[in-house]
Amino acid sequence: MPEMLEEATIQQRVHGRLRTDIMLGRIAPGEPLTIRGLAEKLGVSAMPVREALRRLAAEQAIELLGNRRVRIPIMSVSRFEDLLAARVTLESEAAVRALPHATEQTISEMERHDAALDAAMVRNDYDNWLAANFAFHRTLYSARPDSVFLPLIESLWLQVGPFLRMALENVGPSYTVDRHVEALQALRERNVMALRIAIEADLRDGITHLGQRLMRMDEGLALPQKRGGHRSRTRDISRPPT
Amino acid sequence: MPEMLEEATIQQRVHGRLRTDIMLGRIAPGEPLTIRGLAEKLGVSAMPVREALRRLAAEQAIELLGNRRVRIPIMSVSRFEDLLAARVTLESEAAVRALPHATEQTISEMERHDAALDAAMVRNDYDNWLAANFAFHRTLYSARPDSVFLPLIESLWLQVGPFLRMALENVGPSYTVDRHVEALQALRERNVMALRIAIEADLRDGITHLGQRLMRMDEGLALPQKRGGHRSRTRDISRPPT
DNA sequence: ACGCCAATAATGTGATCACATATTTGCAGG
DNA sequence: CCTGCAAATATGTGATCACATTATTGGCGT
Repeated sequence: MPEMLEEATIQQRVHGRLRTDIMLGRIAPGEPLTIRGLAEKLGVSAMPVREALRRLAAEQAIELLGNRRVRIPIMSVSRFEDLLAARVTLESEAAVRALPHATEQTISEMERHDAALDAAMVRNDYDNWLAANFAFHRTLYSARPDSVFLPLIESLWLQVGPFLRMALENVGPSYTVDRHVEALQALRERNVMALRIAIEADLRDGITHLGQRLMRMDEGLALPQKRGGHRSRTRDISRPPT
Repeated sequence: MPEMLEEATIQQRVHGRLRTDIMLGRIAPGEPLTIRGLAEKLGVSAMPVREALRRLAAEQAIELLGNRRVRIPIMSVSRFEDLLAARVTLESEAAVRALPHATEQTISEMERHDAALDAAMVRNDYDNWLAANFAFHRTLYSARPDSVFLPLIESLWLQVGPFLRMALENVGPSYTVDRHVEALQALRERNVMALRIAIEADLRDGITHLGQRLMRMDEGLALPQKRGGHRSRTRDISRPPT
């Protein structure tokens, strides 16, 4: 299940590519994105990029400032708390509603993702760690067909993705207990309350400390905006190595 | 607060226009929407319509079938239940989180919307009834700044809008107790639990019977798909009067 | 008359161009 | 060496065109 290549339309490919890039935090917050720049980088025309960006904006993944810039939204503490609250609210409900539809196949697929997650963790491979984590949750929520929850949840993932990546890179994952095995156990036992608790704990565990530790980082939680004196022609330092 | 005209870009105007049309159910489910058709109807070029449609698709307001058609999604019973559950989950939480930020001005504005709602109800003016109802809720949730809940909630409104309209036109509003006054009362008393209960009751009250009564309507809950023999050149009966 | 099949029309996608405007650069003045 | 202003560049928006694909129409064979 690599990148699910060979999509129908170019715009879908571009959108999918940018979408996973954002969700996995491969694009740093504040990094300037331009239509023509992305078009050249991806080797396509400007038109598909245009529509992909607009679609991503509708998904709250990017923010198109009125002036002439489009960027990944800046994370603030209050926004972070809102996102966490929305995730807990939405995902625990989605999990509970998906429980009756979870088959053995669902559970085994979740176990595979959990194994991939653990494997990525020991390698400090944040890219695959995040991907496996999202896949784990998505597999559960997708068990219920015709889900209206999933698009909303993925919108939240798009918003926390860049932040999670920065958090992982700066403080590293700090899991003590594995909530995923608790969730899997609850699934097997068809225990609604235990599942809800496990999902909520999973979301809060991996994030709360990160949030608290990150509150002490610079306010912006984004790349330097290159403001100040217009004498920044020395070099476009996209990101200081440390 | 009419249509908030005079937006900056054409695409924003088109998007806003179609968005309210859908949310208020002015566009019947299943009605075929084409880029060029809408462009001509709105007196604009095809480009803004294209982007507006793609944006609406990202908001789950419309569904672009792979073939060559774009339509308002068909409502099914399970989808309806999911939408209601998502609304209850998300909106009650958003209400509680907005409560500390609700000022006197917030409450008075909500009262104005509630009055407009009542006025529209006696006139059987479903258009303004729905608009006032959404405005009532939006005013509350917007009290908390930087809300990540509101876009998700509005996405749900876009999905239930067409259905609510059909429901209202077919069975009429069936409110017995006014949950809005209960919500306002809870707001004034800063009673978190009472507010949550009032919001949840408000959502369920106005909808559940409608849903049950509508389950007996034709499965599709949409316009006839004009399928069957290709000999439909007689007339395009957009909607039988009864 | 009905159903299948080719011909025609319509639609979405992508590309390129023009234009208004914001941003960046270049240069002078303090 | 820094600051402010004008030229130059870059960018988003919108429009138009070409093309592949799909839906619709008209006619033919049973």
